[in-house]
Amino acid sequence: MADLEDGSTSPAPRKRADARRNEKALLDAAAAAFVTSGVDVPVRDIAAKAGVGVGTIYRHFPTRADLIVAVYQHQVEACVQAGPALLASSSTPYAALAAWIDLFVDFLVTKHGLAKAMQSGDSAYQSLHGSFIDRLVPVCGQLLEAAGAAGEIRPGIGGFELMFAVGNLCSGADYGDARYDARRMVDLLVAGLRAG
Amino acid sequence: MADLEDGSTSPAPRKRADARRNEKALLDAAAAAFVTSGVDVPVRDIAAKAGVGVGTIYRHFPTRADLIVAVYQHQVEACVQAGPALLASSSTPYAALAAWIDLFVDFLVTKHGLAKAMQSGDSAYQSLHGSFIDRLVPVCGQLLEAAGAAGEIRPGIGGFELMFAVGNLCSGADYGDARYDARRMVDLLVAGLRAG
DNA sequence: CAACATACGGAACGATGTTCCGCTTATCAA
DNA sequence: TTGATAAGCGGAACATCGTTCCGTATGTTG
Repeated sequence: MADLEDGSTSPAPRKRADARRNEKALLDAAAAAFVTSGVDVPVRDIAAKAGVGVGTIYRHFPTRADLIVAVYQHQVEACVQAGPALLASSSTPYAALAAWIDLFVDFLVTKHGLAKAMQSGDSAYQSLHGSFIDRLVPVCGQLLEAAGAAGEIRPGIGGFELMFAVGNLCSGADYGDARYDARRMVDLLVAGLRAG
Repeated sequence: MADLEDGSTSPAPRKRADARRNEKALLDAAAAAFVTSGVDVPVRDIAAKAGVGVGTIYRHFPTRADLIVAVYQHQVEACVQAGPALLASSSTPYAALAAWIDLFVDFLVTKHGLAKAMQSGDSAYQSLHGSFIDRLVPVCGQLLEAAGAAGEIRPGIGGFELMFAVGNLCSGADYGDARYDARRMVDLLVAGLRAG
């Protein structure tokens, strides 16, 4: 919420230049490391890649979740905004819901281990829920509600559990077992949503 | 396959008495520890509870998966045998499939962390696949095939991916979030299986 | 009972997360 | 420009956990 650099009401104490530089370096290094080694990449590796000490990571991003949130912030935001857009442009609310879930699956399957982290329930990933889940759930809920109002789906399914389920289905998709296609299983789930 | 104590063809060298005693103690301790702390309980804790050294665990159960397999062997076997039984006693193959999946969910949700381990893909859990997955997949496949032959479900879904998906849906059920009911999501998935 | 192989215990090692503190350096007022 | 101050930094140090290894203890057998 706060922490934006507008010096409106708060004292807005600008951070030191090297601190900002390191934060940026950390973000870049983490983004690269996440791609190559997944979001569970050892802290030391990220620190080394960024050319800083491990202490510096913990100062800027107290938990791993904080770092993940910072790295993927923009993509989550894009997903959030795609919700209403799809609802407006699709032929039916159910179609919009299906398309949006597809977008979410796109996001998840390209970030190795992210889905797992999101469902882990580990208290260390609290801020992940705060910034990702809690942000996306309302969007999903809105799509769900619209489809429900149109009589296209069975009632009683909430945004949280649908997102959670989709996340779970994508959790095991990282291990390259050709017999498992996360997207197809998500399709099955979404098909099951239909009233009939 | 082998390792049964019939001295038929193999030399059948009986194990030392203390070795058998320790194996039993380990199994009991692990079963108890799995219930209270999940299947990820530290090796040292199990060793301590069984009153043995850590080396003894690794001698009897080289990987954690071996221990898990040994502890849950019977329950998996019961699940395997329930497949044909349900197929014979249910009104339709689809009903049998749904009931069997329900049984499988029962098994998973009561073993904290087991579902996660099963989907982890970690090579350390190789023997879990060998003894659990590979055992259950054919049963699931048989039910799937029967329902398919009866025209009750859409084609193209394999036993492995259905089981894997169900396992995934149950993976995140351990964290007591009241908003997520794994069984309901599995129901949704199974409903999505219907041809329409 | 003695000799031997089996099995045991737990110290030791490596990987990883996390904390802590002495040192460095950016910032700013004089 | 320069000196004081505090924000920020690096990485050693500690804790946890999985895994290995080997000297020792003990069941088994002749």
